[in-house]
Amino acid sequence: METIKGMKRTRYCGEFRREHAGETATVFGWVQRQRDLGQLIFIDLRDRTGIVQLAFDDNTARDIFDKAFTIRGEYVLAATGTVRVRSSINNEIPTGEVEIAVTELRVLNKAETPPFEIVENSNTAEAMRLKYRYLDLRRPDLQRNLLLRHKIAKATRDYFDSQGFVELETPILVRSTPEGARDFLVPSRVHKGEFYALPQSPQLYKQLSMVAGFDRYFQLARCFRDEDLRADRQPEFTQIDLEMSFVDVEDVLEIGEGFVKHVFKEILNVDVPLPLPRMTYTEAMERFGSDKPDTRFGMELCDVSDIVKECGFGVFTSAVEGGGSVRGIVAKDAVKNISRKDIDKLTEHAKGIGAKGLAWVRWTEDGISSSFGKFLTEETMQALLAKLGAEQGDVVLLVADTVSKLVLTVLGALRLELADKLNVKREGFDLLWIINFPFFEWDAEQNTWVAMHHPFTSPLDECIPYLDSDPARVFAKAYDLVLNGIEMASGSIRITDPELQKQMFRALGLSDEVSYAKFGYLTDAFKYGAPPHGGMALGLDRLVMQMLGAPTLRDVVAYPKVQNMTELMTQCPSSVDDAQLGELGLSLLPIEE
RNA sequence: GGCCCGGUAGUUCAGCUGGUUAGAACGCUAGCCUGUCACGCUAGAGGUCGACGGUUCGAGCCCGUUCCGGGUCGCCA
Repeated sequence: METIKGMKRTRYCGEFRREHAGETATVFGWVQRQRDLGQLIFIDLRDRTGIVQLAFDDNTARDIFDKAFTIRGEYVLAATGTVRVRSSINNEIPTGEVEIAVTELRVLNKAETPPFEIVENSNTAEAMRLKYRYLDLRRPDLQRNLLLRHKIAKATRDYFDSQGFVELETPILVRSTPEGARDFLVPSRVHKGEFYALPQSPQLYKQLSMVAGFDRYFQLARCFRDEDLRADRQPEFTQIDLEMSFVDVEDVLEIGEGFVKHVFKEILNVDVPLPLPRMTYTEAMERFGSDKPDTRFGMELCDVSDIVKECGFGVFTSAVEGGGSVRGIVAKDAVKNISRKDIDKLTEHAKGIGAKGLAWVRWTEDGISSSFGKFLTEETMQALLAKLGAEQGDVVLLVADTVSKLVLTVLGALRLELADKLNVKREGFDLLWIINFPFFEWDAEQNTWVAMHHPFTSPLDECIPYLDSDPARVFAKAYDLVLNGIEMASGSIRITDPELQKQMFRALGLSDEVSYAKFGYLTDAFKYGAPPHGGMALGLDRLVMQMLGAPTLRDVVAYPKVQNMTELMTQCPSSVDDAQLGELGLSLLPIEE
């Protein structure tokens, strides 16, 4: 092994071009490949910018040539030499017109053969790549992803700074608030038996910062939720978190979409037309069966309750009579792609989400076949198909239930499933706001209304009279930003009226004592002059994922965790010894089987 | 916690109806090679078929359990 003493990099590997011919260059990097042609050796040297070719031939000093012969993949090299135009040009890479005729070569470190090849578009199983993440991250695709992530983070800071926002760091060790997601807990050594929690979001701190008069706050905030993972969900993630004083919904949306426009222009040179479309929650559910609709394709939901309420098919009639509805979607020109067998699969899928079943119509050249036609008159069937806008060649799926919300969500899920199956084109960036979320959600299990958001979310002004009398009629100053059918951001205007806040807690079944015990430090703060304020939080990881078109969050997070919440490289979580537990005043119960 | 998919050389995969010594490509090692750039040619090494148990004369293949990885539902106010 040799040192870099006396050597200084003149250029990164990927930067060499024809105009550099003649200069003396020093480069550092990893060996992508060594090609030994006998009297001629080439080494591709790689750093984060790309690859440059090192050349060794009969003009190379004997000892250097012999050293080049021993070089293997992923060795760490330093090389000095003269840049020259190649005698055979490689048009495949940016540096392909030149090479470095090496006059000094040092092996800064050797490397074992890596468990997989360091190449773009690796086929290697992700678990293997994650175990050796430091090798995986050498690959150009991940280097690019994380470089872009850095640029997005920088563009974020630039934008919010330009709009007068102040970045504040909020604590990572915070008070546990059992509402919402499960907390990660950290035991306290000094206060044995007590725990910190890791923040699910800096929510309360940013509101307190408004009381403190910072006026506009933002932070690239690490957040932690002890819940199961998904392709687009990690237990720790980064939020672009912001809060503004003296604002209403309009002001926050304006900043939010200004940010989106800025970052898409800066990073992708994509122009996002403003203002972004807005859709109420109610409309989104009625039309797309989702509060995060992908509006890049049609297949919208259609309410056919009126037509089938007296049709004679018990499933339909009882659903309508029970206060629910019958709705359907039409897959245009899909009979050739969707067989009876496929419908059976879709039915299973629908049942998995909670539907009792799936009614269907396939309108082929041979006529109409359906799962329920025998119960309907010809006229009713025709009226039904007309209302749906179905024609020959189409497949219709219908869902009925006494709970309309279920009908909507099931069809919303089927709509996406069908779009995948039919390869419906979904290109570009589909951005919109979903506004006016319901305030409360009926929890059937606990038989009570629960807050759909955190309890500091302000109701719409005109809904305040119904807070106690008719919770279903109360909508919130809450909004989501949706990108390509994914929830990108979520926010609200907060309550600053202490009386209204108390009313909210009561409406949620929290006594004054309980709510004060839990959130007293916030409500106390609000006694000392809380400005009207609101904000939002935008998922940085998801934003990067969408801007890159990455299939999973793991491709835009440097060191992600896998589905069982472990990290394959460091093997955490891990057990700790009894002494460490003892210091925290903890001992472990036997693990139940 | 439920459901679905996967696990065979270092890597990516093939392996027929259960039947001889489990194959290929890439990678690796060695030799040859003066313009390669996914260099080429020749030779070679490399396997507890995830693990355990069962069925069978015989299991990579069938059955059960389990571990690991992925997707999804629940969950994520």
